[in-house]
Order: sequence, then C-alpha cells, then structure tokens
Amino acid sequence: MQRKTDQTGPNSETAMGEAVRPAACEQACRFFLEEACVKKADMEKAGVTVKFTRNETVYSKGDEARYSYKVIEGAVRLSRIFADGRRQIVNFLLPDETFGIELSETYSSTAEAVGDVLALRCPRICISHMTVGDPDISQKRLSMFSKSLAAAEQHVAMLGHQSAKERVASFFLALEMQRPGDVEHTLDLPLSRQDIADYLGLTIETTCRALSELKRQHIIDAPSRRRIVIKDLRGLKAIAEGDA
Amino acid sequence: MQRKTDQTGPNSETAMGEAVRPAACEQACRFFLEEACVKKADMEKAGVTVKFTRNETVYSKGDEARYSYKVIEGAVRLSRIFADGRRQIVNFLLPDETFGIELSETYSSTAEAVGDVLALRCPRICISHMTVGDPDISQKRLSMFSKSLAAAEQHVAMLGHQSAKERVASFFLALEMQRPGDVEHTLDLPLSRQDIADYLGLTIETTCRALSELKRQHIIDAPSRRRIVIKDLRGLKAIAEGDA
DNA sequence: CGGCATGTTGAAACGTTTCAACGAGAGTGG
DNA sequence: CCACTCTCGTTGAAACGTTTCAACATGCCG
Repeated sequence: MQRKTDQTGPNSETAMGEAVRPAACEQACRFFLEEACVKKADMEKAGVTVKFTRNETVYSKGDEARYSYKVIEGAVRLSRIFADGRRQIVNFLLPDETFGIELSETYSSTAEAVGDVLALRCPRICISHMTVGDPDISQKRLSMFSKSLAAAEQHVAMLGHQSAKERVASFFLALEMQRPGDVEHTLDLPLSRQDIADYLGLTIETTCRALSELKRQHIIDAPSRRRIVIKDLRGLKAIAEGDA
Repeated sequence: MQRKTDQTGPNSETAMGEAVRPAACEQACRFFLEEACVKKADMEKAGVTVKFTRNETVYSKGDEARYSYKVIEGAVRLSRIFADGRRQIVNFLLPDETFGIELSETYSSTAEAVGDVLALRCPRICISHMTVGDPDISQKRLSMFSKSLAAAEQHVAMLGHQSAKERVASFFLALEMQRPGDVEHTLDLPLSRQDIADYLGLTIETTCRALSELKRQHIIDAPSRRRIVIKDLRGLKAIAEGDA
C-alpha cells in the first residue's frame, strides 16, 4: 500500500533505552516551555533536539507517551488510521508548536515528519516535575492544551458543514494567518495533496478539483508542487466563509 | 427562524453584577475541581449552582469568559453558528463534565441547556488563584483540557471519514460507553433530531433516515421521541467501525 | 380536540467519490 | 544531457450518498 509509511527510524523511542539525565532534562524543559522561539543552535548544543526525515514516524498511536515535542523546523502531522485504511490527519504542527503533550499514558495519535524535521524533545515526566510549584509553567502548559483544543474545535467546525472548495480555502487561509508578515502570501509547505485531503476529510481528487477551481478564479496560484501563492486574500476569505 | 433560541434568561452573566465573594468562590472551586460527584444538595446549599431551562443560553460565543461550569443534571450543548445560518454542535456535556474552561478572555462557543439543567458555576479567576501553588488542582485542571481535547479529536475523526449511518452508530455508541452499568442500554436524552444532526454534521433528514435504517436492522429501537434503546450493542459497534 | 412543533418518508437535484486514464516533475543511470 | 522510470498530480465520466424540497405523520401542549 502506497500510503503506508510507518518506517521507524533511529529516533524511535522504543529503540532508546537511555536514562533521562536530570540536567539535560531540565534544560530541555526550559526550552520547551519558553514562550519565545529559542535559538536553534542553543538547543542543538544542549543535545535536546532530534531530527526526522521525510515521512519518518516520531511516535505511533498507542506507544507509551514518554516525550513531548516542539517543532523547530519543518512540519509534523498528527493522524489516525482507520480499519478501512483511510487516514484522518488531526493536525499539522508548524515551528514553535508543541505536540505529544497528552496526559494519558499512551499517545492518542501517530506523529510523522511531513518533510525533514528538527524538533525539541522533552521527557514528559520532567515537564510534570517542573510544573509542580511553578505557576508560570503550569500556565504555559495549560495554554498549550488550550491552543490544541481551539484548533481541534475549529477543525470540527470546518468538517461539519463546509463544502470541498470552502475547506480548501479555509485551509490556506488558516496557514496564511499563522504566517504573519509574509508580504508575498506564498505558502511553501512540504504537504502532499494526500496530506491536505486527509486533513480536510476529502479524497485527493476532490481536493485537486477544488484547487484547480480556485486557480481558475485567480484566487490562488500553484507554481510548483508544494507552493501555493495567494493572489486574492479577500476573495479567499469570501469563499472560506461561504460567500461563494 | 425556528432554530434560533437565543433567549437570555435570569442567569445571564451580563445581568449579574454581584461581586465574587471569596468564601463562596473557594467553595465553588473545590466542588468544581473535585474528582467524584459531590452531592447535589451540598452544592445547592452553598449557593454555587445555577439552573437553566430548555434551550436557555448559558453564555454566548464572544462573551467575556467569567465563569467555568460543571453539569450536575441535564445536558448542555456547545455550538457555533455560521454565516449561512447552519449550526455546528462542538460537544455535548453530560453530568460531571465541565465546560467554559477556556483560557482566552472570551468564550469560544455558545453554551445552551439542551433540557432543564442544573450546573455548578465557578468564577474562572478563582480557579486560577486556587491553581497557583496546588499541584493536584493544576493536574485536575490540565486533565479537564485533556479530556476536552480527546473528545474534539474523536469528533474530527468521525466527521472526517464516516458515513451517515456510521456517524449515528458511533454517536449512540459513545453515549452508551459514557453511561456504564446501564443494563438496559437505554439512552434517555433530551436531544432533538436537530441537535443530533448538528453534532454529526448531517441534515436532520439524513440523520432520521440513518436512524430508521438502524431500527429496520433491529440494532436500536426508538420507543419515544427522546429515547433510544440499544438492542444489539455488538452490531452497533460493527456498524460504527465500518463493518457494515 | 385543535394547533403547532417535531419527526419521518419520498423523489429529484446536487456534490463527492470512485474508477480510469493521462500528464508533469524529480531523480537515476546511461 | 537526455531518456527512463516512478511517483505524484490532474482531469473526465459514471456511481454513489447526501441534501433539498415537499408532503405527510406523530406527539405534545394549551
């Protein structure tokens, strides 16, 4: 099956038996909970980062949830596979976003690198320890959950009542909104059409047709496989909101 | 418009200007964060409960988020209305479940009483204060978010790839799983067909047809408007998982 | 017992999926 | 550098499921 990509790379948690060293652990936590984006080099020097290559599995649904992560570079997808072989992508994580923060003993979704990814990895147990007695950290942790929850509810709203074209428009709009200051309105993501379709709850063909339709309307352009240029942000908004 | 039910009752937050009394506040918090179900009478005596009648608005999306709530009796729906007038129900809250726990300054969804509702109301600011320096409470608060997030992701998974019949089956299955011990497998909820449809992202007619189909298969029975009897739990599971 | 909201069913319209074929682009080796 | 190959993306036509519009049934409340 083409869509299966459950290769387990050198970062696989099951392959790592090393004990959690308290010092490195605490350092990782601090980076993890830091509000602003910490310099990449600092984190790499501290040895708290991990690399993943395209389509590599960070962790699988059901694995023991030992670590929480923060994306430094690249993008990660959280997904679930169903009995019928279809995949639902629950969320995409971009730089500075966290994942694997669940409280349950096991991960609730599978996490995979969309393209090449650099991530900060932090032992969950350590985060728990740091949280005790530190209100700021508690607050930060809560806000991570809160953010994830807001994203999920937004996703529910989209899947519940939008047409294919509206979903595609909403999707690009949301990505654009997450990248402020980008004057050129160019989205340069490693997502495949299949990734987008699985996030939107559509087939790849329908997604493609909606995209073509938007191109025909000069709302967006797709100069290359993984690049989307928003040519008419106002028009995109209108379509996303149903004023087609 | 029939579906509009934005009456604002006597509990409306905007109508209440009373200051938050520290003692009652702390008491409300304790009840709110308590793991097990506290006795209803105790809460009522403490004056920390509020009643809502059928279809009454607890709060509206965008209102200043002053309180968090916990359902004591009845059911609450969280929803969002779109420009086209359609409504997406994001979640149903049953007894012992919490809502309005967002961190943002305003509520992200509208909360309404499905039938008559008794709820515990707790000032959000008070919860924040109580959280500081108390790891147990912090943990409890986190776990509320975690639960909401898990529900939302489950919802996304359902909306993303299930057919009408599968959605209806999943819905009743989920409700049944939340009510353990019920030997008779009878769900007695005040939800209208419209409520169910808006949760499942379907029209009322499609929901109805799926229900009828399940009745025809002797999987469920609907002896009265608001009552569902699960006659074949195994069969229901099979359908919910796509082995139709 | 009306009267009205809510629920149910049918038939046509609509949008999405499925199946199938084709095109475009990236990487490889000649 | 080109041709080959393989994956990924795009388009078309028919099948399918959901929605829409309409009519009718049921149940609840005054």
